[in-house]
Amino acid sequence: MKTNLQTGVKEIARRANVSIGTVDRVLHNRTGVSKVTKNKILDIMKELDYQPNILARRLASKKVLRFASLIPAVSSETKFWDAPIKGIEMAEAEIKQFGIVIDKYFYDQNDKQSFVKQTKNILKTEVDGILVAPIFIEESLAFSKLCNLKKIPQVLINSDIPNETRLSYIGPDLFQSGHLSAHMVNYLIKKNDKILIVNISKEIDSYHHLLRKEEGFISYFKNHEKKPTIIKTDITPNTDYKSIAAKLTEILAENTDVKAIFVTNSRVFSVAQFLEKTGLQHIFLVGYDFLPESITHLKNGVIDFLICQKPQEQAYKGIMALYQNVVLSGDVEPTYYMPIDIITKENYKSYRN
Amino acid sequence: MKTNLQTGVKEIARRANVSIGTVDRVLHNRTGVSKVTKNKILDIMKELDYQPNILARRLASKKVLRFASLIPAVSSETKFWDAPIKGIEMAEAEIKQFGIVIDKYFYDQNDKQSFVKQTKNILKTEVDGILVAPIFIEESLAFSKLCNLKKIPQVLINSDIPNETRLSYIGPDLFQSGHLSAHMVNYLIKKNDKILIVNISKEIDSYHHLLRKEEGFISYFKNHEKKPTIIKTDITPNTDYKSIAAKLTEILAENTDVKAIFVTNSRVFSVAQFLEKTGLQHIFLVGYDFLPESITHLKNGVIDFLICQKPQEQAYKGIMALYQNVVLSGDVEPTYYMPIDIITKENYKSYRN
DNA sequence: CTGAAAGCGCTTACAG
DNA sequence: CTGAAAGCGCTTACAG
Repeated sequence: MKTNLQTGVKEIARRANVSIGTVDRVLHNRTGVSKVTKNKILDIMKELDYQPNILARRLASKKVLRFASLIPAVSSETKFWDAPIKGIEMAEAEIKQFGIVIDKYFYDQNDKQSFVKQTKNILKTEVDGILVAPIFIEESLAFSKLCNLKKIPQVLINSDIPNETRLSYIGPDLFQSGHLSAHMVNYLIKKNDKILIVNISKEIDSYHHLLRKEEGFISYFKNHEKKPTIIKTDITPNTDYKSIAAKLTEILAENTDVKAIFVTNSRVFSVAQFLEKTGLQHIFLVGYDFLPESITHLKNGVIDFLICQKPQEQAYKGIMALYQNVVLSGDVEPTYYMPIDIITKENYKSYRN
Repeated sequence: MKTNLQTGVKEIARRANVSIGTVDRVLHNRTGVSKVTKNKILDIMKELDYQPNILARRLASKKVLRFASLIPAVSSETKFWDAPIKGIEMAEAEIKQFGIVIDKYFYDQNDKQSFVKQTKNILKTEVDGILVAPIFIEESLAFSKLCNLKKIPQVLINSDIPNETRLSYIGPDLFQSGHLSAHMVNYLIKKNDKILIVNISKEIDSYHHLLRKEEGFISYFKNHEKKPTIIKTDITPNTDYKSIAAKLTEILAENTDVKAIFVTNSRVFSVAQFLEKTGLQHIFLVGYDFLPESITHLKNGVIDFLICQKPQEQAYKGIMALYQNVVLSGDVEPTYYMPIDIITKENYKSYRN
């Protein structure tokens, strides 16, 4: 702490024979300093390996920094987005003493327009960094471009957008997570068994997300010794329990020999509900996310494995990445794949989202 | 940030009709303030819900805070303790701007006396918080008592000490992790299969640690439908490859029908090495920790599952818990069980220690 | 028992 | 283009 005894702005000012005000100007790359003075100061800073004292900076600065978060609202359909909110709030509690405020925006994940509307609302405000879960590719890309023009750093969570100049992506490697799911299913099935893949989603847009997992899953069994038969069904756009039950009834009637089901998202709890009600618990079931409804079915054995990637931590890390970049001017990993966690009956108790 | 405009020491002083120096005295519970004044100030602080500004406090304070860490040194035997060091360093980088310094002490995990010696060295210094991995129960308890007398908060990682007045334990629930291991082995074996448990340790003292996992493992198969036969072997005190190979050769000659081996610590890589050399890769193998040697064997299929509990994060969280308690005067969970991670061929790439 | 002043390392007007 | 001063919310001697 008191290491910068001889290395603060004061010392730089002394050596450069200028006032600390001038040092501050070059420190923040402001105008109104002669080339000569500027270079002299820059040289001294380099020589001293000057590291600004963040405490002093934030204490002295009047300016509060504003981050915005934009994620889907928690819906009756799934409480998945509860976890990211918690992560954001945790990060906020930690960095608010640095004068950072986080404005939380939400959109309806079944309504593109609500997303667009919120991006506009955000850009109306003064904002120094944005955390976003980009469900809609096109719209997210457009938003991202606007942010880049305004030089606002963005961190993406949950799913990535290709070809993006975002500051960082923090979330799953979707393909790899499908691969792992297949690996777990592999422990459950025998040779030549039949596997059913189930995609459940209202919006066709969130599909690429699920399809990527599906690809990973299928690729695992390419040329695999167990040679399972893999069939799939898409349940869309109606995703209430009734619609799901109807579709599953139909497909399982045609395929009475299905031994395992892989659900590509958190709606695995609906499938579990169905299997339980219809007495089909013997079918192995693997799906996603740590939701209470799913845990119940993990406990009673209807669900065998849940794959989860700490949504709370994704959001927490996302905000902290912004903090790292904006406040500390530090480097941030452009892509941070979250570990792919396997949750079973035996370890769910100590799982931390 | 600028929320405490009307809520700082200044405002308290104004309301109480005293100087800020006096406010500071009661804030830090120092002597030299009359009961009456003290209570008046206390009341006002409560009324204002006063939250000290940590930035200002650390900036103004001359005192640097010292934390000490005491963990086993990395040995040629296992590089396990590399990860905690990294965690400590990460935390250090994050909090050094708050004027915190971490002194790192190491001991030989095969030598009690080296542990005792280091605890003495630590207590010779001015220290405001201690992180310790307590391998030796007795000695750790004694150390802990001394710390309590000196009112130095201690955080334990890796393994807990029963009946302890530590600030917090951050690490595995050993029994539960043994349970999960059994659960994973269960996916690999058939009815009536034979399972071998292997404990490898030089020091009998680190045994309680391994035995707890063993208990969890065995308890899983109590009254289990698969009714496996479980045998065990302890390899101690010599734990070089030769001794391990000799012992395994012996026991596998007597038990040619062993279908799965559970190794209770990171030495699983030695067992893997043995199985590979002797062409016994078909025996399923489950063990602990994310070491490079083990990952190699995970990749080539000799090891089926590794159980790991983020040693780096344990240490990181341990330091941050001290920071939370000492710097921010915040609450800390007395027991924080780390999630029990399952590592396979398919997800090791994204695993974060 | 209490107060007034200096200072931590910065930023922010304001003056020239 | 540059400097001098005030201030952020605390802590730390020092004086009384």
